[in-house]
Amino acid sequence: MPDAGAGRPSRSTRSPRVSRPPAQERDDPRLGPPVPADIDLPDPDDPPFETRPRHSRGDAVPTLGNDQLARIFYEIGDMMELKGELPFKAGAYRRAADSIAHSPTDIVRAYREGGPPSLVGVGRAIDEKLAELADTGRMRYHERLRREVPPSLVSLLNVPGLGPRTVAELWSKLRIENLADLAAAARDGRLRKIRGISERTEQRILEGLRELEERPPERLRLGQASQIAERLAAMLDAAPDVQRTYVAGSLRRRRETIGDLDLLAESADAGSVIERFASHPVVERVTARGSYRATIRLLRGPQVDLMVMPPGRAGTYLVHFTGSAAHNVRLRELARDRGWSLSEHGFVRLDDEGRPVIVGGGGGAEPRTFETEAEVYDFLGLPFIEPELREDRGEIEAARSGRLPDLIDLESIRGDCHTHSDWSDGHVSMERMAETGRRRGYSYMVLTDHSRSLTIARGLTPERVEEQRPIIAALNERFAHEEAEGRMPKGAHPGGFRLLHGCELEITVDGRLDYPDELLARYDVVVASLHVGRKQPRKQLMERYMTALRSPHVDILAHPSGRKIGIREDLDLDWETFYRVAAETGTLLEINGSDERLDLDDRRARVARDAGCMLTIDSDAHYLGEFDNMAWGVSLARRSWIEKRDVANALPRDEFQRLVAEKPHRV
DNA sequence: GCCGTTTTCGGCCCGACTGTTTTCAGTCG
Repeated sequence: MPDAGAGRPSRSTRSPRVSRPPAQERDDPRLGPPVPADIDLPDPDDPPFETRPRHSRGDAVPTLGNDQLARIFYEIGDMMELKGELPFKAGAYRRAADSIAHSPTDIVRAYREGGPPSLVGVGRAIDEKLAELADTGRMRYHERLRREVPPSLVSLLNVPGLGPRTVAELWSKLRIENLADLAAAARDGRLRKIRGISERTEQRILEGLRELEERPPERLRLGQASQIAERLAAMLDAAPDVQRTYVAGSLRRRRETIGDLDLLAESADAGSVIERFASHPVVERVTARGSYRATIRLLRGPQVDLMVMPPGRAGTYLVHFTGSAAHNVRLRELARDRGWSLSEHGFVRLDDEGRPVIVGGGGGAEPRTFETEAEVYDFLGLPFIEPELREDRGEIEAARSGRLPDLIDLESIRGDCHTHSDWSDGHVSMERMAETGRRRGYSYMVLTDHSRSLTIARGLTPERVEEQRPIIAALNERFAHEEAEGRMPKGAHPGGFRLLHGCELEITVDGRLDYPDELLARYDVVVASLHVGRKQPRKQLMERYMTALRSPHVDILAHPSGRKIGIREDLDLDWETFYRVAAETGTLLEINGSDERLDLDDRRARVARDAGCMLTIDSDAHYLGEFDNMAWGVSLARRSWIEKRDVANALPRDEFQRLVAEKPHRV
């Protein structure tokens, strides 16, 4: 490439633009804040590392999970930026961290076994650092950085409005190392000594600190986020000058938790839409406000970004505000390869020097716009990519090579395999539960009240289980009768509906199944799960799960990780073994659609499927409203690249029952 | 630091908004 040329705007003189997602925006919310106070790092004064051959690793070397590895690399990215290193280097560490966080393989284990996975964004330098972490549980480079840059400095990046440049400045000029220092300096009026910080900015920093303390960034569950977004969208839609409102962002991608909401409104009068939005009584604070976009904070609610777009050109806007940052970067690179610059406003033609081609005398480049997203992807030479896939986890490559998955959808679900009635801890009678499932168009539903030992959920004694049978039989008789007479309720499946008798079988603390085999054998479907003794060591937990997986009577293993989002951590399991045995025995693994569980999560569901497991997607409904959980479960499955053929309850009733009946022959 | 149907060097995505500034840097999404 020849000299860049005099007239060309040199890229190197432009301000560095490396995205630094705040911790709560990073792809895995469980990664937590960037200050890993809880990472068990050795004292820097420790004796130098021993280097031992890979195979001789003992238990003394801590085993780091992918999440912990990723946290280390995110922190390196932050620290490098604070040190003022080349922005692209910091970006490279973050990209590697993203790759690590989403890798389906246990990276440390793979390194120790001598077969490190090939990860996008991991080249020689980072590969060596991963090897060192796998071998020794430590990384000298990271430890050196932590000596050079106080780790607490990273926490300052969480203060709204403070970025790496300012934080570095505060550190070098005022020796501010942590939030307490910052607060003290702001109160004393010392911050305004820094160039670019006025008294007003100082006040804003104090406000930011107060807010951080009083209301730490909280992520919403899907159900909560969805409700708020729909209400706001309806409010916007009600205005005559708004043609249509779209919900975009991570909610449209159906991430498991949502940080802020992104709304798009189609209107020819952006000014008045923004004006109404920003002055609405539900708005606590307007963070930013322009001629056609605004960022506000809702009263007791999340941050909301609204963008108003001209009618008839939603395509690039929707693409821009739906894809993850990484997905969008890939699309813009693709566009650039084809001689176009892509932004939310559309495509702008680039000349040979990479400058936008100015068309007409207006002085601006008129972008090429599209009405739909499909046209945008088509313009880039790609088939339509479903929102749930837009995370840069291989979907671009799959799209280019025509290997995008044919994702499962809600309409394909034929039955719900995990529901509760008021016989145990549900709140609705068996009849109403069944009737609701029937009217939703299912052809079957499994009633799975809890087993006896789970007394907190009013688990059923074998006697109570027997009492359920005639009630279920009578219901099915009525359904059959009505079907024969053609008296089906609105929405019912034309092939008829049956309530199947199941249970949610507790795997007890001492590793037994909660009912005797003779009783289990009489159920249509047995769903096993574990609610107690969650803190047991991995070996014991695995033994309990193995008992269930190898039982000829257990058909489905429910919410395998046992997590509750933001409340309870995952069980400590050997997942590889778990998937292998589930696949061998033909035990179905559940994607639990409750938005506080979403378990298996999107990474695990994909790995499980790839390991040969068949899945179910269930609502775990305890109330009528919770039948809607099925939609969350399905979107999780879609994020996991799951297809219809991977999902047992997308099978017609007879095939599903045949599949379940095969289990005893496989163990 | 990574990466390559513009390969081993020279690039690396795009724009809005804010604040303090007289033309732009920093932050954010």
